[in-house]
Amino acid sequence: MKASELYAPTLRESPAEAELTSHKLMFRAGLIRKAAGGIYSYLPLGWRTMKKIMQIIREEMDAKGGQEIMMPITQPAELWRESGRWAVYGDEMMRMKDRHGREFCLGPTHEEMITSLIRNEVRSYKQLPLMLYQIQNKYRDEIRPRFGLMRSREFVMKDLYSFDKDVDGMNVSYQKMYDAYDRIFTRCGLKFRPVEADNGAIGGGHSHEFTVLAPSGESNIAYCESCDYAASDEKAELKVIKAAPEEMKPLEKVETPNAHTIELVKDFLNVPIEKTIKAVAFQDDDGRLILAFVRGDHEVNEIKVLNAVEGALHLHMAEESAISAAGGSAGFMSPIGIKDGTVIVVDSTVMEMYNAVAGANEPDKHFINVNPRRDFDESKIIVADIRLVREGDPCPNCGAPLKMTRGIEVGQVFTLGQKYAKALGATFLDENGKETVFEMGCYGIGVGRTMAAAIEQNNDENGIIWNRAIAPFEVVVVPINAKNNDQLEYATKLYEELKNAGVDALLDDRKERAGVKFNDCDLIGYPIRVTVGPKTLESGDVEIKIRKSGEVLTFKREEFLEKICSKLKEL
RNA sequence: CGGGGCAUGGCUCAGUUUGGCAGAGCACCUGCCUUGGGAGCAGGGGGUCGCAGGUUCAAAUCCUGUUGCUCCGACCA
Repeated sequence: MKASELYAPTLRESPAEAELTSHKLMFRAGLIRKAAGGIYSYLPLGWRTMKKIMQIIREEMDAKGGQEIMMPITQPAELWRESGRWAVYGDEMMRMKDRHGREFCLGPTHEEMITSLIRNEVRSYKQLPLMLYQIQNKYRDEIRPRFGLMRSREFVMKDLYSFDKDVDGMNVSYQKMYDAYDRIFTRCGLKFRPVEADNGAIGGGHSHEFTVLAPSGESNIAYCESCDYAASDEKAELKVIKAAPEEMKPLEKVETPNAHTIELVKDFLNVPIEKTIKAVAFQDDDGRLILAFVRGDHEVNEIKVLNAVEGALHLHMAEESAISAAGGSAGFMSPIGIKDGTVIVVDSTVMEMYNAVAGANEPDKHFINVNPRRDFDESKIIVADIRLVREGDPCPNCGAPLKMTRGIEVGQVFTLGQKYAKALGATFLDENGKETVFEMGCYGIGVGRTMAAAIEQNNDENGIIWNRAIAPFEVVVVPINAKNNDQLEYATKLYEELKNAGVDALLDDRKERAGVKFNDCDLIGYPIRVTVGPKTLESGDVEIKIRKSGEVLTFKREEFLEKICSKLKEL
């Protein structure tokens, strides 16, 4: 490919709306262009990288027995009604109607589609296990698309679905995918970590998110340096902290004027924050009031609360009116004396506190000497781990202090169990001729997000630094002055030798000044640049520059091919 | 959804307060010159100032409405 014919519009400046480094660089290097909020076109360079990532994914999926298929983007509403998700998915689903008024959506995911695809075809355990995957556009009407390809509304995703005859089989499939993901992201040159994740409303089974470590990432990860534990903050388990036992003093109600925050309460009563109990009020979609209690210095993990409460699908902050209707008072709540019918979730650590301070369910009053074991009616409360992890909390595995970091979730593997197969009536006959529901798993990778994450992790002030495996081109050959025929000829020769050796090379034959070309090369981030100028022409040597390290190397003409190829392997 | 901000040539923005010829830099085209890190000179093309109404002799500028984008918060791959 000649750069003079390549459509790669680079920019000196980036549009005002791009804030993330990767977004700016993708824009400036001519990888993508925006069509609408969260919707992008991929230009040749960007698409080349996308294709390379997809190829790596394909190879690893196929190696594990995956078979590629293609399913429709447009999906009929009936399918989603069958699984119950037409209503559940909410505003995030892009919906539309055809001319007859029939309802469709643009697929946000394909569990329903694939389950319906196989349910009438796969009839016997002999056809299992089965792993089918596709790489395709998906649609989610994000509340707030941002960061370019990181959080977009239309995005390319690989998703594989596994079908097994039993849980053991499903776990084998899960492990295969886990291993494949490990290989995929390693091959892409990413620094990542598989972290234990919450599998949300789907429940049961296990789930890991493959997270690229980057400070700009949107997810918080707790990890342990002494063992290999890593979990998203939503998931990270926490052990009960037992306070030193004390003699239980009598419960007492005291005046705490205007002390509606924990800070004010602890100062007013002059108690350590570890001896206070904090309340956070939620409501679910049915309007049920859900009160969550944690120790004053802890934060509530909303996901854990959601998982602890049976039947709740979403939580939002409670309305003031709902709190007073339950006999509570915002800022002064406790499980003691709240009306029945209120869902009360108490963090396990709270149950181990002695003589603590909690709200008295009336304005400007708190209880002191609250002893949850004695004062809470345990038949009416849910006790669970509902606190949010923070740096320094003990690792649930080995007890060492946990570290926190941020990451970009590029893939997720999880077991679905029978949820969708059951809802859609997908069954087969097992060895005993018994009708059995499939055990499923699903495994996604955000392709565009992976590209963005790679850039986010590998760049400098001059531009992108691609890993060789996913670079749009591996090597660029630059004649400094393309109007000089000797240089152009020499460069073309080197370029052709590289091509013939199977190297993905680009010839920058543009009639631009050297500075312009060099800056473009750095911005786009080709791993190796071969520079052809008067110096090399005279010496007959070949000069290369490594993008990542900036080092300039000179090779003898006859050994340059071999040297470049071995250099490439290191990149 | 709540709260801010923005919308002027391909990009970054000035001009709006106080109404009076639509501007700059970069990019683009032509020519000269130049070619080891975004050169220089000369000439040139391109904008119904987001859209729709209104006020006015006159609107990018003032008023009303509307759409899009964007940032912060509550949500998610």
